[in-house]
Amino acid sequence: MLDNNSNQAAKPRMIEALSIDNVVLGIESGRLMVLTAKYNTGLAQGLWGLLGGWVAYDEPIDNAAKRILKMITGVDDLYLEQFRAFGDVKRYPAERVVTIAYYALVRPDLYNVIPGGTASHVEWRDVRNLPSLIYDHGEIVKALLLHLKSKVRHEPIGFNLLPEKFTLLQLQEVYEAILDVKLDKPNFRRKILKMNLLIDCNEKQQGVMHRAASLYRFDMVVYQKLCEHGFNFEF
Amino acid sequence: MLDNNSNQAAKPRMIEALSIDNVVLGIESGRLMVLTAKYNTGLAQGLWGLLGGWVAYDEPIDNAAKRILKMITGVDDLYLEQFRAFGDVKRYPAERVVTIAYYALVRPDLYNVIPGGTASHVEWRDVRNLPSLIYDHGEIVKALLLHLKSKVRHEPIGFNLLPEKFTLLQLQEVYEAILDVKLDKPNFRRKILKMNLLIDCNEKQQGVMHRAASLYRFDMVVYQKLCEHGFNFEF
DNA sequence: GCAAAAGTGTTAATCGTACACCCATGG
DNA sequence: CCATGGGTGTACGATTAACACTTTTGC
Repeated sequence: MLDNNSNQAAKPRMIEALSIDNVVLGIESGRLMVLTAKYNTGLAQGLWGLLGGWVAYDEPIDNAAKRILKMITGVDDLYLEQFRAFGDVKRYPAERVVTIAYYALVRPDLYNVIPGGTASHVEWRDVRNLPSLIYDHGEIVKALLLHLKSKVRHEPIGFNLLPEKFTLLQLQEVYEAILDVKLDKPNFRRKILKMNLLIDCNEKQQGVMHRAASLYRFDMVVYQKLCEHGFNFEF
Repeated sequence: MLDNNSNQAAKPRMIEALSIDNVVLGIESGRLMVLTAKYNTGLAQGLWGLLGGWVAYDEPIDNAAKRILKMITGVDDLYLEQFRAFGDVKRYPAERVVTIAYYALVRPDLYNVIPGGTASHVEWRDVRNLPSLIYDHGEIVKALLLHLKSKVRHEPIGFNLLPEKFTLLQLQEVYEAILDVKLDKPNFRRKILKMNLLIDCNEKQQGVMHRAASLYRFDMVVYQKLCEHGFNFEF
């Protein structure tokens, strides 16, 4: 994915048959956005793609994904999960490279990413209107969106796309963005509140030009308990 | 995973940082079983593990999984899907190897597997009572079982574990084996029939010492249509 | 007749859905 | 007083869950 002939000292040994590609997702004014990077080195120089890099020889793959993400964006400590491996023979032009795709869900307060490492620029793009990306990265995004649609119905991952305190409408918009549907407001409110996954912060929204909404936060403790019994999360 | 110094002619080039491990699952008298192999070569010689092997340099990973499965068991043409990659640094003792786990669901008529390739024996084991397996294979099975529990609720993969024609009780037993719960028979019948995924074969079970049950088969066409709308499959 | 599984019926409680409607606030 | 979103009520059909019950068959 990236240049492997730079002149750094003590360059770590990389597994060059194996890369990581991170799909970083966020919500911006109700639209699901993906972070793309413009590479300044290697085969993809000057082109846009996902946030990728090689796995080091002595590094767990989960760590590799985190390291690459931090290197390119400066951002750390976010929801990061493996999606799956992509291993068509010709997906990478120069040689045989299998990549493991990860996805990250980003809260808006971490939106200000600073390009670094092998990326000269990073840019948020609307996932429903993506330009063409290097290699099979377009395919990876498409497959991930399908996966997310299903996953968001069974696990409350949507919360990772919001600030710690959020309104019910914001949460609804996250679900609408991921599922690409319109939901009924009263029914959404009731359903989500009945799950007991939200804690009322007893605070109101500030600086809006209409009635201020209540702020809620996600109750991780209740969630863990529900998980052990395998619960449902349908909309 | 396997010996890479055999004296075959024209040995293909392998990516030795990357292996495949197949978890082959079947139902036997209502219990979920997994196929294990005893290796006759390589690091794992004499030990039991999943059905693994290396990815060839010019081979898509899905094909590698299929090829390895066929080599070890002689069995072809079954439901085979990628699970996910496992990449801890020390999961494989001799060197750094990332493995991509696949899982196969096997119909009972394909149970008679013949050990081949790098396996001297293969044996079905109860997944709820597994002996210890090489490397991280025990962990892979455990993680997959959790994944399957969730997957079976949203996609009708259970059918892949049954012969083409099956009774409703057999189907129920598949769900009970995967979910590890007891289900109510009348309610299960109604629910599954209402989905319209079953075609009545207008045939009865043979040779049972009680009232013979109707045989059904899975309607792939209706299923495909439902998939496009993203449907539910809860129990 | 008995056992074992097939298959049907019934009920109460819950849930999903589609709305109509009122409330609070800033401009 | 209007626009905007916050928030509640309601009513109907569909779904679920629990359980009693009848049917068929081989022994």
